[in-house]
Amino acid sequence: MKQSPVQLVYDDIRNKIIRRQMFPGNRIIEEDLAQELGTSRTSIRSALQQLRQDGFVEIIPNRGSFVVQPTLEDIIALYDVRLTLESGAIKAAVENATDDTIRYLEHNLRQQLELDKNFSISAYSALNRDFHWQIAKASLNPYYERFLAEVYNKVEVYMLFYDKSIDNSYSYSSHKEMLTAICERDLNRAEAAVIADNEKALADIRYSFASV
Amino acid sequence: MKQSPVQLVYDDIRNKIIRRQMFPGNRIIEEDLAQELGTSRTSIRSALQQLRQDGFVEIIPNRGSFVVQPTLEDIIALYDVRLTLESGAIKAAVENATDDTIRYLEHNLRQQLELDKNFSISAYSALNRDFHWQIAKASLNPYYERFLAEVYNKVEVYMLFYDKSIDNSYSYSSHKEMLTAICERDLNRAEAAVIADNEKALADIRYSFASV
DNA sequence: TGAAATAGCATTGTATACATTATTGCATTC
DNA sequence: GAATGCAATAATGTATACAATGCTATTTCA
Repeated sequence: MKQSPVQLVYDDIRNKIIRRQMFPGNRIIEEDLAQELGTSRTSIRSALQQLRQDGFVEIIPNRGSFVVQPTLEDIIALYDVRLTLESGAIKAAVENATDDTIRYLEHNLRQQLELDKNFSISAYSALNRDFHWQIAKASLNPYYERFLAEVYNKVEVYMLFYDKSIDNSYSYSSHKEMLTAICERDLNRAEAAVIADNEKALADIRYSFASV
Repeated sequence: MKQSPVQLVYDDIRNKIIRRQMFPGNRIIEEDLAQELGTSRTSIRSALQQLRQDGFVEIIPNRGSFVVQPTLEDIIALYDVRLTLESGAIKAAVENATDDTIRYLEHNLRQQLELDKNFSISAYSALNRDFHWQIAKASLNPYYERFLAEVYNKVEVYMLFYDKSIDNSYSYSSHKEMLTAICERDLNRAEAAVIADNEKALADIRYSFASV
């Protein structure tokens, strides 16, 4: 099963951003990419629109497409929305989480502990992302999923840019607390854990930004 | 200043939906629309992508584009997210609202009262929408604006479909309460008003749905 | 008669060609 | 010498042409 050209372009750009082959602010020239990937500009443009929706690029009419370059202001705004959305999502997850979800989250947490032994930032980051993502899905509400996806993506690009391995600071305890709250169907405890997690993350970012 | 073809297409489809010339579930055939509007399919497809992002249409790959047709389940999920987002937005608004914003909201409320005399559903609906929209903007957080826009649009399409003039049931009192809370910079009071407003709206929808 | 295969058609996906817009650099003028 | 206007170029926006896909109706075989 071979993927469509636009999917190929989408993956290519996304990977380049995540692997730091493209940087925030970089302009994406349609014709060049089309040549490189052996597709037409039509597919490039279509992929760029999706990448915009998912928070990876910004398109300025008649000017061009650029890898998003969130400012500290943006990140603060994003974390505000992220806290809001995660609070809502975890409430829904507390009500709707199935045994499967819980097992999955437990598995994820065990892996996070394993990482203590031979630490890898990218591996930890993937687990962290996956944990949050799974909770969004457990809400059984597609809109939490979609909106949080955009928020996570934008934040991730910012992280890569500042490369301070922020957000990789241990959030194990707050994650564990979130899982416990879900298991015990405790709304308040779940929300408190989300708040703690977000406050820690944002504090780390502010600190990291101040030290640049 | 003449608008671009894709903007023309966007407006055309949006208007047709809102004026009930197109209905939820209706398929949109690119070639037909291109003929009708005297543009190319390229512009149609571009507009359709934006309409999807804004919550008006659904695109199924290789199958076609359709006017969104939210189910009751969707609406319940949407109102969950709406409550979450509006709570976050009004907290930010309480902190950031300027005198201009407050004056604008007061003006809007006065107009809502005026409407008592000669009532018009569409006029009231516009005011209602505008009030909520203004609060989203007052958050000074572009992500609240964007996400709420999609939620409002989808809900609006649903309303038009069921045509029960729901959500037009008086929300004046909760709106007034929201404004007061913003003026007094009272976070808890603001959030309570938002909760009341959403609960009333959702209750009306459930009632209306039951009576179909 | 019914179900599966197939051929034709309608529609979407992709590529190429043309039009418009923005930017850059140079020349001209004050 | 600096600023403004213009021309050339490079990139994006739009239209058209071609390819692939999915749907439907008809035919064929059990």
